[in-house]
Amino acid sequence: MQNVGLIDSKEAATLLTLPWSVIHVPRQKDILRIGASPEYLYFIEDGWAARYSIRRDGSRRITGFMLPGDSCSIHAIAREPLDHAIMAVTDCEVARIPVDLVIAAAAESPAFSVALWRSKLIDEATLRVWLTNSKDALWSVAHLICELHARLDAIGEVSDGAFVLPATQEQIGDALNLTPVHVNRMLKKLRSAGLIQVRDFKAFIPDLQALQTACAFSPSYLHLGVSTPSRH
Amino acid sequence: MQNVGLIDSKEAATLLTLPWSVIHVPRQKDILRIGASPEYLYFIEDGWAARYSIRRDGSRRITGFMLPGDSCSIHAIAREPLDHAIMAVTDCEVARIPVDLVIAAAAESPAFSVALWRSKLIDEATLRVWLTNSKDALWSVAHLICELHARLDAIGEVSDGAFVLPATQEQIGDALNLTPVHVNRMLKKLRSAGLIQVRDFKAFIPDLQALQTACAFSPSYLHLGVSTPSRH
DNA sequence: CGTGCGATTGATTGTCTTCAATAATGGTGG
DNA sequence: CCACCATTATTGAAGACAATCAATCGCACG
Repeated sequence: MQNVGLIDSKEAATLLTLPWSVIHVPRQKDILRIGASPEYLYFIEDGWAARYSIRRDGSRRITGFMLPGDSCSIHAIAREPLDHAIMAVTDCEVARIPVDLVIAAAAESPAFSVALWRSKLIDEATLRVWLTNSKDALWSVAHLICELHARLDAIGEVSDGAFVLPATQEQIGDALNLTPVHVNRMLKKLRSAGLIQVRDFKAFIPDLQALQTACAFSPSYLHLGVSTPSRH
Repeated sequence: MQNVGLIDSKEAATLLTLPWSVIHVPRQKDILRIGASPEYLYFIEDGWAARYSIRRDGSRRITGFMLPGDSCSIHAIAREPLDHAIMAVTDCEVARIPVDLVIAAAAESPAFSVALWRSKLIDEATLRVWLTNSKDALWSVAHLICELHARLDAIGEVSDGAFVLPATQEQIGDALNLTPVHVNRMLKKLRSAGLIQVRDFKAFIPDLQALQTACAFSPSYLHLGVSTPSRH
């Protein structure tokens, strides 16, 4: 397990001492179904995943993306069935740790317990930001790209402002409550403005500062800590 | 402290053994400001409060309502500064418990710790439902009324389908990302449809089943457990 | 008795959706 | 190897929904 998404590496080390196994989930398949009561804590090792709910009319709302190092099912600690599903956006390698062991580790180490809390608070803060941002289509697209850029940068997957963006425009729309048609137009507009170039599932941000200013993005809610510099 | 919003009364009892004090916050004033690092866990004793963020353009987004028994600042357990503010929708009585004592109680009692987790998961599930519901103005207004009804019913504040709804139409709009004008029109429409009557800060639902079906409301995400029957 | 807040209604504008058609791409089976 | 198909992206035209602008009303309060 390379990356555990917990800020303090000391707490991450606790996780690494627990036994884990890896499963493979193909693109578009569910990692966890709604209503599941997972016995494991899941971590995305490689690939992208997304939380989503299905509306009565059949449409889908993505409520969060999960990138390598993110955990899916911390809620399992409370032993509640999942109220939403989690799908693989790309082919995924998913590590899993028996939840009992995580609970035991949390009981033993207050610092580890706080790290789990902090992880949940980041999820929650992100949901609030998504709610707050859902006003203007153009800038919410830009803001999402900024968020993904910041998170990918923190795990070293950004190179000179460029990164792989495996989500389809339809999935971006599902995340932002926009039609794929409108996402396409907004991306076109952002490209014309020289802020973001997206093509063939690759994104490039020529001027990060300009983009972040334009869409009022501030990465503080992600609590990424000191990230590895993006250039490599 | 009458009501602590934790499902299992045994865990609630743990809280009740901790020393607490009560502060008064007048309507429209902040209970907690953005960036605050509260030393206390706050509980709404009486009144309504709301979490909110301010956008760059000055507009406000309400990301959740807090009713009597709800806790404001569980996140304080992770000792992170608040990323959003909390305001009093009505005059509020707010109880507070030193956060150190809560942390100590959680360390001692795994069941209490799980109860805190569950509380956070409900907040998170609610945020996801708000995101998912933000598609159709009419039904999102109806859904919000249903949510508030269900939560108020669980604390015995609903009588024969009627309850006090102290939020202004502007605040409802801020919660749903709608203008107050449009909220007004949607409420008018719901009234015409015989689903909800709102007037003078009082709401009445003539046929709960019909309303819940119409807006696809299912209270499960609130984890209210066995509620007190509404008739009294 | 004015003042301010909240609710209500009308008219107009604009954003986003819907419907539709085409193009580009990659994978599959014959 | 290539024809076929599914998926994704792209663009145009029309329509729907919600925002904006603006005015009035009712009411509580000083």
